[in-house]
Amino acid sequence: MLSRSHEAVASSSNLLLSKLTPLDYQRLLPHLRAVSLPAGHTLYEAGASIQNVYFPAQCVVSLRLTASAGTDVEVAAIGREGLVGIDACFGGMPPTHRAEVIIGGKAWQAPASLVREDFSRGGALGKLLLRFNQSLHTQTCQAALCCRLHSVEQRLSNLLLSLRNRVGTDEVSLTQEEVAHMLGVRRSGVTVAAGILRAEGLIEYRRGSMTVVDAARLGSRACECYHVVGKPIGTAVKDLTVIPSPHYGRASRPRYARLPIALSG
Amino acid sequence: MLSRSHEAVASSSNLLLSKLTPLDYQRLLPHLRAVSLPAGHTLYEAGASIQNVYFPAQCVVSLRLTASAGTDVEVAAIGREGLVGIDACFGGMPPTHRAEVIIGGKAWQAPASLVREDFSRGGALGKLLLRFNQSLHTQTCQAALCCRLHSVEQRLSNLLLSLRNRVGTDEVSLTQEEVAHMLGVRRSGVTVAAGILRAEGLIEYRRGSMTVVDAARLGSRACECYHVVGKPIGTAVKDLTVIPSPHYGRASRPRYARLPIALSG
DNA sequence: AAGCCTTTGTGCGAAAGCGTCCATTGACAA
DNA sequence: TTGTCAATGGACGCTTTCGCACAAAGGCTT
Repeated sequence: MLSRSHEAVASSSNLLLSKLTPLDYQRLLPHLRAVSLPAGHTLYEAGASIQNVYFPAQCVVSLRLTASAGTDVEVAAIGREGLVGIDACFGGMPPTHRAEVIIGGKAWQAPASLVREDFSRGGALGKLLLRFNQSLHTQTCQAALCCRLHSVEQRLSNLLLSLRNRVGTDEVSLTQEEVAHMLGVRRSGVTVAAGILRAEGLIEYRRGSMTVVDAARLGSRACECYHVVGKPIGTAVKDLTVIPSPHYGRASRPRYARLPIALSG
Repeated sequence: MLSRSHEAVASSSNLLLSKLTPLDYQRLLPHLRAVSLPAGHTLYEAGASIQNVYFPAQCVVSLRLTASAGTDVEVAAIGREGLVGIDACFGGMPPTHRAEVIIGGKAWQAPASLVREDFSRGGALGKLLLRFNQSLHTQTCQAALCCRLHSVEQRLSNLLLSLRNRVGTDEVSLTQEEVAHMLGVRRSGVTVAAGILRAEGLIEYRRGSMTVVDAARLGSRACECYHVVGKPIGTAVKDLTVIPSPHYGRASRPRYARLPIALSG
C-alpha cells in the first residue's frame, strides 16, 4: 500500500517528476522505489546496459569517462533537476560513460524498461525527457570547453557552487581526492586551489567536507561555465519543496561496501 | 521534376538518408535541396533557432562553443554519417553551440520543421535520429576527455584521421590556423605538432591543405579518442557509394563571402 | 590512551602550452 | 615579373599543471 504521502514526496523531491502530467505520474508512481544511494556507488558502468533509472532527490550523480591512462573526467552531473540513465529511454547502444554517486542521498528508482515504454508512447513525458536530454548535452559541451580553457581554481569554484545548488545545502561531503577525480586533475592541485579560496574566505573545509561560505563572491571566481549551466539548474530547482531531514550526511561516509538501501516498496 | 538520379544520389551520399525506410525516404525526398556549402559558412548560430537541417554528402561540419575569452572549442564534428541540426528535431531550446562548415562540399538541405514533424510521428526515423543523437553525445563526452588529457600532437592526429574518414580523401583543405581553432590551441602549437608528424613521414602538408600519408602509423600516434569515435565512423561510412567528382576542393578556398549555392530544386 | 590509516599540506624539477613577436615563404593578382 | 598578403616557421620568457615524494595532521578503532 503506497500512501498518499509517498506520492507527495516523490513528485516534490525531483524536478522531472514534479513536471509530469498527472496521468504520466500516476502511471509511473506504483513502480517508483525509494532508495538511499551511498556516495561512491556506481549506478551503471560504461558499456553496460542500463537496468534501472534514478530520479535523484537529494543525491548528486556524476557521469564520467575514464581515459586509458586511468584518469577520470566528469562530463556531466545530475541532481534533483534530472534523471540518471536517460540513454536507456531512447533505446540505442549502452552509454560510453559511467554513472557514479558523488553525494549520497535518496532517489527514486524505476525500471528502465518502463520509462522506455513510456517514452515511446510519445506525449508530454517524451518531450520532457528530450528536453532534459538536451540540457545534459549542453552540460557536456560546456564541460569540454571548461576542461580545455579554465584553471583548476575556476573549475573548483564552479563545481562547489553547482553541487551546492543541487543538494540545497552549503556543505558537501567530498574529499579533495574525489574532487580531483571529478575535475581530472591532481589531488594536490585541488589542495592548492582550495587553500587560496579558503584564505579569501570564500569557502571553508575540513576532512571529507567542503562548505561554500560566500556564494556570490565564489560565483565571480567561477568560470562562465557555471553561469551557463550550474546556476540555471540552481534556480530551476528552487521551487521544489524541500524535504525535511534527508539521509544526507550520514550516507556519505563509509563509501566502500554500501549498496542502495530500499526505504519502501 | 526530381529525377531518379537525384534520388539515388541523395540516399547513397549520406549514411542517415541511406538508412531510412523507403516510406520515410519518399516523404523526405521532395523537400531535399542539394546545396554546396563553402568552408567557413555558419549553418546556425549559438542561441538561434534552427531553420534548416543538413545531411552532409562530402562536407564536414564542426559544432563549436566559443568561450568568453574568444577561444573556440570543437565539441563534435559531423560528416556523411549524420545530420546537422538534430536539436531542432526534438523541439526544446536552441542549442548553445554553433555549426560551422570546415570542409566545404555538397549537402542535402531540408526544412527543420519537416524533420521535426517526421520525428514526432515516431517510428523508424525517430529511432534513427535518437541513435545518431546518442553518437553525437558520445563524441562530445570524448571531446571533453580529450581536451583535458591529450597532447596537441595526439589531438591533431585524431583530427586529421577523423576528417579523412569522413570526406573519404587523404587530403583535407585546412590551414593550420583553422586547425588551431578546432583544437582550441595556438596556431604555432599546431605548426610544431604538424612539423613533427611530417618529419616522421606520417603526414604531408602545404599551404591550406594537409594530407594523411600513413594512416596506420598516424593512428598509433592519435589518442584513444580516435579509436572510440573517429574510426567507427570511418568504417560505418565505408559502405556508402562514393559519389564521383564532388564540388570538393573548389568550394573550399575563398571562405568569406560565399553563401550556400543551390544545385537543384 | 595509543595506534593506524586516511586526508591534507608542501616542495621540488619537468613538461606542455601560452602570448607575443618577427622572419620566411608560397600563391595569387596586378 | 613583381608586389602583396596570407600562411607557415621559429624564438623568447612565462604560467599552469604534472608527477612524484614526503611530512603533518585529523579522526576512527582498539
